[in-house]
Amino acid sequence: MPKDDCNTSGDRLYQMLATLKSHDFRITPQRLAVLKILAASEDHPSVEQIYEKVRVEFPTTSLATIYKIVALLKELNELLELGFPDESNRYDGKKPFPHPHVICTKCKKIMDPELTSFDELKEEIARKTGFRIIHHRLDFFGLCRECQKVE
Amino acid sequence: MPKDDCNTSGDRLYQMLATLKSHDFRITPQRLAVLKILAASEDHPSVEQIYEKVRVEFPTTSLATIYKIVALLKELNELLELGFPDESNRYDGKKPFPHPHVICTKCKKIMDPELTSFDELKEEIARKTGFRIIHHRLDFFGLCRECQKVE
DNA sequence: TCTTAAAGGAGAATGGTTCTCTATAAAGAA
DNA sequence: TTCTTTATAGAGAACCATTCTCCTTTAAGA
Ligand SMILES: [Mn+2]
Ligand SMILES: [Mn+2]
Ligand SMILES: [Zn+2]
Ligand SMILES: [Zn+2]
Repeated sequence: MPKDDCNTSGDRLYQMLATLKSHDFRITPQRLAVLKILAASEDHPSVEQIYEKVRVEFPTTSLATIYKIVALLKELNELLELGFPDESNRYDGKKPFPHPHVICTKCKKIMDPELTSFDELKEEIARKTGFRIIHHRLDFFGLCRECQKVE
Repeated sequence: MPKDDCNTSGDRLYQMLATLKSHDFRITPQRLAVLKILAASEDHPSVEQIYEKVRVEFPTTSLATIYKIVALLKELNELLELGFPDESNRYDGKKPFPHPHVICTKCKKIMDPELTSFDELKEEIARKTGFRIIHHRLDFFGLCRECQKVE
């Protein structure tokens, strides 16, 4: 199975928990809540959005705690961060490795497109620049189907 | 001539001046200095770097002025902005349209690679997602040749 | 020159993120 | 189950690249 196939959210939750445990990090209610949200999110939520969802179950949770958990998961390579200079960062807990994104500039939706012709591009880059490529970032900005309808 | 061929810095300076004039923006010494720097820059300078260069000739220049000029050129599509969430934005005045970049994570050098297999990728995206793609951002992060040598 | 609105200079404000410090509680030991 | 240790949570201050505000200066046409 290719690694970018959509796993069930249960698989991802289990994987993230296993990684935390194997590094002797404690499983706190706040961490578990964030993990569940990330493992189940079809969109690419922001820290603020994760925060609001966690507060439904744990109203006293601090925003700093969410930031800390997100930083930890990022460090453990269990979370992909999409940083944006003008707005909040967005996170992908289902596919924690670099992959292309399609971003609607109007409704801010972020999707994972299926692409076949990307691998040869990566090879061409390494060959022509002499760089040792560590990771990449590929974003297409535009209007999603829904936002094209509204004038 | 394809639009991404490297023009001389004189061509770019003339083009940027023409755009400013055609929109009735005034040609001030500060604007001219920034334009010259952008038209001549082989790297992708930050606002701070542009600021330092301008201050050699005009020591009283304000940082806010550089930000304003950069914003204006961006608005006129004469400057490409590469925003980064953790560090300063970088600018390309020679190729003011979206194009791939190769970024050294150690020395922060940013280069323009030559790529042939990128056009089919763009077509595949539009076809498969239904998005109307307006622009894109493609960055490869890694170590440049020089930074690979140092351990 | 003269006029006037655009542009520059200086510093405050912004806001997402990070840091700091104290209180709390997870997890292993007894 | 209770105890102990120390990682983690909570709260708010600090950070800092960028933007904004307000006043002064000046480019450019008359
Ligand atoms: Mn994704
Ligand atoms: Mn470039
Ligand atoms: Zn949309
Ligand atoms: Zn380098």
